[in-house]
Amino acid sequence: MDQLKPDAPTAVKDWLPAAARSAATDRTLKTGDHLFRLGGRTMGLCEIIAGHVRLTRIDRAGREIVLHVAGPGETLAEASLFSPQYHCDAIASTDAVVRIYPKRDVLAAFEQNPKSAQAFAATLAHQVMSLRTRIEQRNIRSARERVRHFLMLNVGPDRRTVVLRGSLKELAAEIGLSHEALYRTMATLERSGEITRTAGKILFSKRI
Amino acid sequence: MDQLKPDAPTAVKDWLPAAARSAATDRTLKTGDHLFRLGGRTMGLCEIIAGHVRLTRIDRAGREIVLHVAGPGETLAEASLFSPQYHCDAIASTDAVVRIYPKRDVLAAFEQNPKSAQAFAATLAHQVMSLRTRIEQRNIRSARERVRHFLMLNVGPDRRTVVLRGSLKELAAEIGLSHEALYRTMATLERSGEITRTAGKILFSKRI
DNA sequence: CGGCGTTTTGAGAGAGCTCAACATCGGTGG
DNA sequence: CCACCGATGTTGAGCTCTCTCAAAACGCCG
Repeated sequence: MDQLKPDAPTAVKDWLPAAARSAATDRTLKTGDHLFRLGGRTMGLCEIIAGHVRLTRIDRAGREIVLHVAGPGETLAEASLFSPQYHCDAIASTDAVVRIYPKRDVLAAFEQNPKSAQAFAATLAHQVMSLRTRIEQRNIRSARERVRHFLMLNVGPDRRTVVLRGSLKELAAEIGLSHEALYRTMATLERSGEITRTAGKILFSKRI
Repeated sequence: MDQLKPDAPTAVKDWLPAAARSAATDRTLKTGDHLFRLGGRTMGLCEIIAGHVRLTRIDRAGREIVLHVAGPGETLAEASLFSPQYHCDAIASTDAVVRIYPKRDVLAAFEQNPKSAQAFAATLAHQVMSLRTRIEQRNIRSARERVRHFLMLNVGPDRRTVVLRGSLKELAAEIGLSHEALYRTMATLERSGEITRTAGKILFSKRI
């Protein structure tokens, strides 16, 4: 999902001491299963290993409000580490595997190893930066400008190449466009000579 | 700005030990002044005391991309605590006063006091949650549904009342609508009997 | 009273969404 | 080997919705 900050240290193994990592347990979910429920006792830090899990709340009318959809590599409900109860539901949107690092062990790691607490904070700070970037991206109405904005934020060190992860359809969802609009915009940019497309990559005609 | 998690412990004084707080210095900015620049050496944690400061990047075409606008009580560029250089520009959008807690003192507080590091992480975790919620909100195209989504996420404990901070115009910017569209949508919701409006408050006709 | 910003309402146009049809590609099974 | 199927990719056409520009009512403060 998060393609905006490839340099951000978001992987759990990058900051959580081995002692806490070894205490983790994996849990397998089928589509529609609850990982946890509103009001339930918080378990710890959840890392998605496979599949997708959504965070939701249910209003009185019975409608589901989606707060977030997390995919592989992402952590879920980081704030629950500091709260005794969950503030929303977590439901598997697909079959999924989730790794749970018990709260006790994670917090103990923070106590004993200030560096790990700092690393966790640094990870979150990067996430905040990345999320803000994405919110601003959504303020751009024009599909062309939004795609340009995305591409420019994701060029590689050569300042010309953007490596795409996953399908264009997934990218469309990530940047908040219908897939048709994205296809059309890509085609327009290519026709105008601004970019060229090869399998899984996009190349700017000029360095940006 | 951030109205989604009113219960979040965001105030600096709530988590930063007095020792680090006493090391702070205030800085006064006039509209258009730079608080810091891309590539500049990071100073520390910035808290907005008054006015507004925006974080921006400049693309190769010379256009300014706004990442975030921070107002009184908010902190700025938290990630810069863990980086030697700034990754964007900070410019005063209005006359402003900013309190700067030197990086050295803040990090020392984290080392000596694991609780404060945890509290900082908790603050950031809340921000992450709040920002993700806002991103999901932006996925809703319909103005009516987007406003409903916002209102339902912000009802008070009585499940009926939403207390507004600031003007409707500011709210429009926060949820990504033109102010005209927001006014119209509010008027429609009120005419349909779904809500009633009083000064600074919105009341749902039924509990949600 | 005279600005200034917010709140409202109106009208028009543009842009993306939706529905729809079709192409393409990889995998599956007869 | 080929027919079939599902998912991704692509293009077309119409329509709805919000944005934008405009203008006016309202409230606040010097």
